[in-house]
Amino acid sequence: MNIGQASKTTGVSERMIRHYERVGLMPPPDRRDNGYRDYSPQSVERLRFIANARDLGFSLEEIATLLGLWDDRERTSSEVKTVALAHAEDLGRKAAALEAMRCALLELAEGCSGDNRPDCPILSGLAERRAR
Amino acid sequence: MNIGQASKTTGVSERMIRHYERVGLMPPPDRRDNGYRDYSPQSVERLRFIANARDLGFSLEEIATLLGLWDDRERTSSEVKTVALAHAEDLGRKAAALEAMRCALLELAEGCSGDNRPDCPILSGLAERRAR
DNA sequence: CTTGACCCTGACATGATGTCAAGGTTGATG
DNA sequence: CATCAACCTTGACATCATGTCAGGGTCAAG
Repeated sequence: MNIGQASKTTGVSERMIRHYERVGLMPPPDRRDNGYRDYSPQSVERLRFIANARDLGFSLEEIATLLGLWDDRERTSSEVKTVALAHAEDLGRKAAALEAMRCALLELAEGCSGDNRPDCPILSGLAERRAR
Repeated sequence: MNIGQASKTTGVSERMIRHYERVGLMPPPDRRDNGYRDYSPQSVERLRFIANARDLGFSLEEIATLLGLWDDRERTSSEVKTVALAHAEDLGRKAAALEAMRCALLELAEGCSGDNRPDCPILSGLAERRAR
């Protein structure tokens, strides 16, 4: 299967397929006589694995770890679960941080009349010294 | 005030102070005879404005808009509020996306025994084709 | 043989930030 | 005065995941 087809069936751009190969997430595929990459069904499955993990917000580095565990028949499920739960916590922390920003911003905006006058507590709030 | 002092009092790294100058968020400061940057209290206030806006997750581009409104005595508070609320919505969308990832991941992890055996629904789940 | 749809590599860009290198300045101490 | 530490300067490279473009090769259908 050519790279274009692999891209279509996995939803991973050709650019990123080549990138995953360069950084070692994907093994170098077979090449046809003309130099074109030729992907096996196993490679396509691996691409799908990567795509799914990306959709769950794993970094390429974390995905490398997951792929290592996937390839390792001696792995224990607890190793995998540890990685997954650590990432879930990370996601939770990040979501909470965004939510906190949103609340702080809405609080600032609450006092703003939003009319034609120039007075604006949002701007003056931003200009104030604030505890970091 | 030298850049080091400005950095300490605002919490903005020297690197970023220079960067904000380069991209036009900060006006070029006065220079002493030796070439050192010399910051006025107004400049320091502007730096603090930027720092606070960054803490609320505004991009430098959005901050440029906010600074433009800050500088403009003819602005209406509704212009400011529009920018702020749009950003708040953006924050909400991003937080929700992270939260959705977290839930999906926890759902996957739920079926994982987390013991010494190699069977792991997390890995097999990641390998499956999934609706994008 | 031409055209369009593929494929190849390599390079540059994004955004916000860190870090390092190589050098000038200043103030204090020996 | 020499030196040393603590400043300051600019410029360049690195990060992370991804897009895009340039310049070229390949292939199949008309």
